[in-house]
Amino acid sequence: MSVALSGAGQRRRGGISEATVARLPVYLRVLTGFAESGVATVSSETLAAAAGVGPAKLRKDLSHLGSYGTRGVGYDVEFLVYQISRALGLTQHYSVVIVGVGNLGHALAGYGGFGTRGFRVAALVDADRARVGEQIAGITVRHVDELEAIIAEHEVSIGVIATPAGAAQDVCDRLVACGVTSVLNFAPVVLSVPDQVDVRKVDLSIELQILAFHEQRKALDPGKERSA
Amino acid sequence: MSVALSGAGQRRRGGISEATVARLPVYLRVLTGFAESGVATVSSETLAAAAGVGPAKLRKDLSHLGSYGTRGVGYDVEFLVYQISRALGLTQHYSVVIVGVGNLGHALAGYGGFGTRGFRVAALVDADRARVGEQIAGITVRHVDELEAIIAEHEVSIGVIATPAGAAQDVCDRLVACGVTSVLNFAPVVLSVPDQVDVRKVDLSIELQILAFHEQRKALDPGKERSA
DNA sequence: ACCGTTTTGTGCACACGTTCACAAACGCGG
DNA sequence: CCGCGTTTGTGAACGTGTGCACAAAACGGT
Ligand SMILES: NC(=O)c1ccc[n+]([C@@H]2O[C@H](COP(=O)([O-])OP(=O)(O)OC[C@H]3O[C@@H](n4cnc5c(N)ncnc54)[C@H](O)[C@@H]3O)[C@@H](O)[C@H]2O)c1
Ligand SMILES: NC(=O)c1ccc[n+]([C@@H]2O[C@H](COP(=O)([O-])OP(=O)(O)OC[C@H]3O[C@@H](n4cnc5c(N)ncnc54)[C@H](O)[C@@H]3O)[C@@H](O)[C@H]2O)c1
Repeated sequence: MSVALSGAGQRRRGGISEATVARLPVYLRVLTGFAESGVATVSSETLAAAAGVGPAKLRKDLSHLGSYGTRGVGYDVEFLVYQISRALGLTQHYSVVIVGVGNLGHALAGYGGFGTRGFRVAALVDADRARVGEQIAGITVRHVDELEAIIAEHEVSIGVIATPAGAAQDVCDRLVACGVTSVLNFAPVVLSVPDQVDVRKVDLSIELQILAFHEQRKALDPGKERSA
Repeated sequence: MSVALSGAGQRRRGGISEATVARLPVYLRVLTGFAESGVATVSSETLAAAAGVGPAKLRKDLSHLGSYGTRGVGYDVEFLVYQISRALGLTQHYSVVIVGVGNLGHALAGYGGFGTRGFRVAALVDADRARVGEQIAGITVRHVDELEAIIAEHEVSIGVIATPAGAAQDVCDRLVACGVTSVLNFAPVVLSVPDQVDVRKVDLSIELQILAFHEQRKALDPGKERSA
């Protein structure tokens, strides 16, 4: 082992690179699948193939959170699930509030994938009073005026914005003012927030445009292709 | 200009880096907003601020698609909109098929943001015969058995997968077999495709887990924070 | 107890992306 | 026509991420 010498590799405790953090959830999902199939150990090669990355990258990623895994054998599936969960902070539970219960917010509220990993939809809020009171997946829609009270009551730490673009920055400001430090934004706008707040965006339109670019490139140069 | 000398920077024509391509749609959206407000020219500083990036990065990104922009003045908004559109391949039109019209697929079908940028939802398909025939945003849901015929008929080049995870790889294989070379996947699985096919994934669960990681990090180390 | 096989963990080199800093270009006013 | 402030485009330094290749470690069979 020999942790505290030289200092090469990662910086300090918790110094996992952003690229690695983005892949850990993929490993976690694949590992959970293996665990449910009764697989006890996996090699980096098998796990990497299932996760769609190279074996070396996978090993380096995992090495950043400790030296689990046994040489000549592989990784213990259950143990690795636990370690990745811990590294990602999934041993704690997070309350989520979804703001904007339109087409998208409705789908999100009904999505089962939330609860499976320690995320609990604490509340749904909307500005449209016609929607207030509606029950979705067992949760009652409340009015956005109550946002501040709801956040305090449920200790919400993550806000999901599914309002029209015009309302997104306003909603975001209010979330931040209430102490929310993580925001997942579905509205097609660039949110501005204080440094300490993390924003991640999901933008369907951008994804399509990126695909369009490659589509065009493939059409123009129909010969030299190797990497995807 | 002097294009063909040395070879430093990008490789060949159309050699725009992946990171740049991912940002171009953001610039495009911001520029469109400026254009609608009647702004004629923007400086890199203004545009960068609105897009949430640094001015230098923005200029380098734009320089990859030509030397538009006038020193001492800035960029002509309308011209830049056209150039970015062209670089992304948005001067052509793309037909999209959405496979899986459940909660999420329903929201996607009703989403207005598709048509605004040259993407047309050519068809909705689902495996559930109870849903077939339903009208969503003027489009009739058809059965997935007709997928091959629909793709050929509409010259679909982009497939959107919004089925449960278990069906995603099957659907993807069928899309690819029909000649679809771009896939946008919402199901939480790693799709395997031939090299020439591009897959982009949108995974809500992963986004939340990344936020959870940073949330945890902020809770543990409540002092040294600078970048967001 | 030892050897051969398997697989991890990582040093190293390289490619890619970001940021800084500045010279070259442009418009304008005098 | 010239000089001055402004803003682009880009070379160069830096940081981050990726992939190779291999030594160290564990296991099992003899
Ligand atoms: N529907 C999709 O598939 C899709 C896909 C990608 C992105 N988006 C984006 O997601 C956002 C929502 O899309 P949608 O289709 O659900 O729109 P929608 O119009 O169906 O729903 C928006 C909801 O937000 C509510 N709302 C408006 N202002 C509000 C406020 N200040 N506070 C709280 N709630 C407010 C409205 O009452 C409405 O119920 C949009 O920004 C859209 O661009 C949607
Ligand atoms: N709902 C969300 O907010 C959300 C968020 C993130 C990710 N997702 C993912 O998106 C996918 C869809 O989610 P959903 O909530 O809409 O699920 P859903 O169960 O509501 O809808 C799935 C639809 O796909 C159809 N389907 C099943 N097999 C099919 C096949 N072989 N061919 C064509 N259609 C088929 C079903 O009939 C159903 O209508 C899931 O993989 C889910 O994990 C959903």
